[in-house]
Amino acid sequence: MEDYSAKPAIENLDDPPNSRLFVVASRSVTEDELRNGFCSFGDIQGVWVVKDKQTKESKGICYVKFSKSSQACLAMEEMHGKVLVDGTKPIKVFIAQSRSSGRHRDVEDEELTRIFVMIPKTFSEDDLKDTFKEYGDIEYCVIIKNKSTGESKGLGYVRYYKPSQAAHAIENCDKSYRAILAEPRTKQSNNEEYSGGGAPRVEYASGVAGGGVDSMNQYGFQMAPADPGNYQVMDYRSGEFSRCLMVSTRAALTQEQLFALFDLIPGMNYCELQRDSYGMSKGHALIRYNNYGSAVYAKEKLNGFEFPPGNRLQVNFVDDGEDHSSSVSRMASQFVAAQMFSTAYNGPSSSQVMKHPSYSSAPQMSRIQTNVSLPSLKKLAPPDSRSKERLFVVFNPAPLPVDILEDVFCRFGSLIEVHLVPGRTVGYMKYADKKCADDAMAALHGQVVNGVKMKVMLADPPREESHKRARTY
DNA sequence: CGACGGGACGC
DNA sequence: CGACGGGACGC
Repeated sequence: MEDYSAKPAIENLDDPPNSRLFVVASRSVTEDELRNGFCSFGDIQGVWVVKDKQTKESKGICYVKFSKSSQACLAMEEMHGKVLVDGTKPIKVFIAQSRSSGRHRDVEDEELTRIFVMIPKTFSEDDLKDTFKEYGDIEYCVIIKNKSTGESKGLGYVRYYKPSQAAHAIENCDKSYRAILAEPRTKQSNNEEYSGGGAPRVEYASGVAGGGVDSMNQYGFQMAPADPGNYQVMDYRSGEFSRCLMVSTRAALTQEQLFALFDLIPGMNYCELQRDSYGMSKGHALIRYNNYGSAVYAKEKLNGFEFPPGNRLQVNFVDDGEDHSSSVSRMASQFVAAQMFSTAYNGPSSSQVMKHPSYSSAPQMSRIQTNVSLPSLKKLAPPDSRSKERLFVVFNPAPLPVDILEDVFCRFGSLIEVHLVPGRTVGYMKYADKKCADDAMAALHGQVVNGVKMKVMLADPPREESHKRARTY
């Protein structure tokens, strides 16, 4: 572009792919005006107005290069049809064709809104949607299945409404999904499946990112982001609360797992899995706290919580045979709930202990529950550090959330990143320093954290990068 | 005792 | 309709 000092090779003009805009504007529009009009959408790497070789007059076509495809797409979505300079014609904005592809058709939204991903075979289309909705409004999700058996092939398509959303997903989703733009279907089929096929997409959906607000939508005990409104919604005057909770679970959970989970809230003094006469779990457990606020809070946080992932716990109050409608107990429960909530809400995002300075009778609540004596928190090594050692970790029964794992595994120093294998119960811990990895392994192998047992081993070296297809986004 | 990769839609 | 310039690091 116009920055000669960093002149990109021709083949880099579209690196990353779809990060360059083709703009049709009035011949009077200057590069500065373009830069001004587009700079709010991202990092502009270059602006170029194409001019006639001889006369040096603008031909009314321009290129704007962004550093990311999502920025270019957003700029396109927002600026197409806008008047850039008063009194000039509205501009047209498209993703530029890559310079090597000798095409002469506009790049259509159809080609920019559907991504192709690799997913665990256990994923349902709803799982797929849940995973990718954080990047934008999804029109539909499809999983490729064996036509006779109906079993998933571990591949899926996600159609977004906007190119910027698909780009956002490709840029930000976990690398293991290997998200790329889907090649358009070979023929334009005439059927009306998904209502996307034939008709050109004219207008984008109006809503902002699909606001499915499940505060518990990913497994992991998410303390921080809970919606403050939840607390006002709770009706403390109804008398519909107590210190006792009944947990119902369809999946077989051990008493230890339930204990670890509900003991995250301070004040638990009883946890018993109900068994039948053969000692088999009946799928119910009784929990009791020593105060109303903890029980209220536990129900609020853990009802609907998925543990293990895919198994929603149901948590309800059960009668503890006490009169808790008095103003004293009401105030007490409100007080504790508010205390705990504000601590959780304002508290350190990845720290080990939550202190309750003005409520001394509450034990300290840790989001990490383990017998291991953990060193203090350490900083993560920069993401671009060279990995010197990788640990392979097997979780039982289910993987711990990434933020918890970071919290635990960082404490031995030089942790670069935590990587969970989607759909499996295993993960990798990348360390920049071999000794740190060895220390972590020695301290954590065979240990239990938040009710999850871990095997911590040295990872086999990754298989050599073979003939990998270039990503086409 | 678990493992990273890989890849395409009934025309 | 509306598709691809100008000019040089440092061996």
